[in-house]
Amino acid sequence: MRCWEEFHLNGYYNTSMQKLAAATGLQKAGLYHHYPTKEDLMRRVMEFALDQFRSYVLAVSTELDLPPEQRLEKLLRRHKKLAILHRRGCFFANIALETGREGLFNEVLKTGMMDWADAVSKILSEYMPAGAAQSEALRLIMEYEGAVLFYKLTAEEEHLEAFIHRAVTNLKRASEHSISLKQV
Amino acid sequence: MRCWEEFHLNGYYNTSMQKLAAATGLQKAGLYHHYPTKEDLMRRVMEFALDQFRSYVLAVSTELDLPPEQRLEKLLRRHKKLAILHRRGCFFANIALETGREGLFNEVLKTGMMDWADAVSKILSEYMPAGAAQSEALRLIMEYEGAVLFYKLTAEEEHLEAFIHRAVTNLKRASEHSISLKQV
DNA sequence: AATTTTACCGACCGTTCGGTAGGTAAATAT
DNA sequence: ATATTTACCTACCGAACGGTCGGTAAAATT
Repeated sequence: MRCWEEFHLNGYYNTSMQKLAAATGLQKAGLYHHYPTKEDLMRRVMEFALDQFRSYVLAVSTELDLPPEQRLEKLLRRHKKLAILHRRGCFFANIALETGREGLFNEVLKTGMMDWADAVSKILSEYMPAGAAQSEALRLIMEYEGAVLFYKLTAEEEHLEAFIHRAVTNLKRASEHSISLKQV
Repeated sequence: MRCWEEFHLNGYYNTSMQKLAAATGLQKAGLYHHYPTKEDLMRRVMEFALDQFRSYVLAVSTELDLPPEQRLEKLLRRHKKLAILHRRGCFFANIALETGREGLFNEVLKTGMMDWADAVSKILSEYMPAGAAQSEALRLIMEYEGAVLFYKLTAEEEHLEAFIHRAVTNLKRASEHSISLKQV
């Protein structure tokens, strides 16, 4: 959906229905034929974004033919590709911080974040207990979101690249540790 | 400044000059007497916020009577206090993600973030080499900003509290490691 | 073939936006 | 005591906002 790109580029409040209409090739009234309000349209856009996110990024976590380290790296790298596209960062984080206090879209946003955490946790859990994998996944996502923030501020991809490297290295260390445990 | 609170609560685009005027007890034209444009006013507000941030949060890093672990914890806890006030999160991160692409205020925001990293780095450097301290400080801030994002989404302070615990624990571990090195 | 529904348009609604013009009363400078 | 500046007001501007209206042409239903 073209509306997604528009919201992603300019945020919720700084995107008018006129802009959205122009982006879709419709007139404003045409847009209102499909969606009753701007808020409602945004909700649909977010569900669309969530679907895209699931099928393009999170789906990597179930590619069981790859070893966990490579799966994690592939997943993160896909997310990075989205983030550096037009230097937009993470759609969910952007909207979350912009509309965070009123919590207009918090439910969908929470779902997206938790799905993300689950996907990463699934990968990690091959090398560590479920509980540890879950909290480590959450921690990784936090660190990643911070890295995206720095990337948006400085335009240096290095922040993202360094994060991916840290994450994968950590997982490799955990892998060695889990193997050595099994050998005992 | 009351304008700060208003921008912090509602973001840049969702805060009108009318709201700002009402918040300060002035009329809109009265505001325009002091600041030529909304963007200019925001810039002043951000400098004010930066000053506050430096003197209330970052200043903790120079309280040399406290051991590094306690200094770090005190600094982070002060930041947390700001974040949970009205559940607003981190002012700089909010504005950065909202206005990130145009980069309207990126210079000030970058300054704030880098000052922050320097303050944390200063604390860490007592237990590790300068280079390591710097990158670990950056990493900590990234993780913290992500924790704030989750806090804003879920309203669970636990995300922030867990982060502080992780950070302080890590530092203690680094401290023991540095002591054991000195003993060799 | 007649009817209904769908998708869309141009024009317009009241409101709010960022910003300005002109005036006034108090403080300050001379 | 007079002149000037400062701080602030009411009233207003054109543009843009989110959203609605009546209408139309094509598609789908009957």
